[in-house]
Amino acid sequence: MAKGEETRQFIIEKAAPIFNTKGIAATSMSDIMEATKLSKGSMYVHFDNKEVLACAAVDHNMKVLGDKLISEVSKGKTAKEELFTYIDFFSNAVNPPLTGGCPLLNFGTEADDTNPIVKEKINKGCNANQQLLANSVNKGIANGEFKSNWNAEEFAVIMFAMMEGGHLISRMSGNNDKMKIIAKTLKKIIEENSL
Amino acid sequence: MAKGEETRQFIIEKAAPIFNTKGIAATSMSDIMEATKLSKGSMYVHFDNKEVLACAAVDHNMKVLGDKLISEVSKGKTAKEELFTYIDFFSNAVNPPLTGGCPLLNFGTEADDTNPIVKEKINKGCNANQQLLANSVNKGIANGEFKSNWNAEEFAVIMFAMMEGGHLISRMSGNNDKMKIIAKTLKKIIEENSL
DNA sequence: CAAAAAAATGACCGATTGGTCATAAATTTT
DNA sequence: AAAATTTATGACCAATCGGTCATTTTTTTG
Repeated sequence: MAKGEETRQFIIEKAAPIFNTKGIAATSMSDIMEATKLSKGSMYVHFDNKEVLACAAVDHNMKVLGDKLISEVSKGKTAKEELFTYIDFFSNAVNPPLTGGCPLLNFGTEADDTNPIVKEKINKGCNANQQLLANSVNKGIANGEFKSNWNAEEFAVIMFAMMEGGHLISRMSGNNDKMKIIAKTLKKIIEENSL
Repeated sequence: MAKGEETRQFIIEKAAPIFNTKGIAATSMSDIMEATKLSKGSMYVHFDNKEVLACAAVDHNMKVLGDKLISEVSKGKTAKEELFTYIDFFSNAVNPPLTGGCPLLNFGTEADDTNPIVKEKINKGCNANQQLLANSVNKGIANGEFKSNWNAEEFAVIMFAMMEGGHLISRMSGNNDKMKIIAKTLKKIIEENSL
């Protein structure tokens, strides 16, 4: 079943950025048909309904972004480099690494009170991000880079929150000025906890 | 024109929480008709189209929340109390002061790449919040509560970002655990800058 | 290279969308 | 109280929505 899975992936890849920019509710199957140049019937061969396609698109957006992120972060030789890379990776909210901006923010706020399945996907995504950050901090503590009394989990929470909040601010204003302040502040905190 | 303006306000009040929970795209005029028990024609007497109603609802949500917030914050006798009240006001994201959660987050992420008018409204709202916080800090600096070298504008950015990010995290997880960490961290920062 | 299975097509479906408008009811104005 | 104006009604509209399905085309299997 090579062909089938191939077009299924093709549809997801074309649909993902549309869902991430327009939102699930505002994206129509016709939008996906236009983007893929496929017929309506063909879409429904691979997806039972719009909701299933939307979920696949949410997953895809998170995976693409997550893979990119981890690929960058893992280049860091030190824990400090890892954290700095995370910050830099998301520092350009006006031209974000993923078309449409942060999927956690986009789908999270939409799913919120209406779509528990997507909501839980985003919740997992938030936790994964925080875990990634906490791991870097703990790694740095273990190898003597960071102060041993630094609370990794708490820092992960505030850093993730600040980045997401900064993302919102910068996308609304259309410039990265405020995001730069956030990046600077976070890097300062990291420095202060370095040995 | 008493009657006309009365029902116009009535429609906005009923529509506002629906738009804030479901989003603009996912809210239909039928939803508003059901909530107001008014006929379709009547809606269009007071609003040219759905977009105008949605904008009015966005404005209303921001105003209601802003008024509540300022009402609470202004009770504070000291600058520190003002900042603490701001934190407490938004600390329960699971049961937020406004039905549907933070309108800046909700409408901001939806409007983002699709609705420049709403986007600018939200941008103004973000700036107003940061200004409110910066004013409290500057007030505290002026009256000797806070260290004079504390950067009010920068703190306002990171505090606002953290609160919004925390709001997202808590709403996704369904509990306020992470928000409590954020509240605690912010209060600690404020304490550290107190004299 | 057939036969079987899977994938692609596009016309078609009922439901719902945002929006209009003639008419009627209610309110203001005179 | 009569006239003029505003507000409310609900049937109606074209367009679009998500989704189905018989048919054809393509791919896979034997």
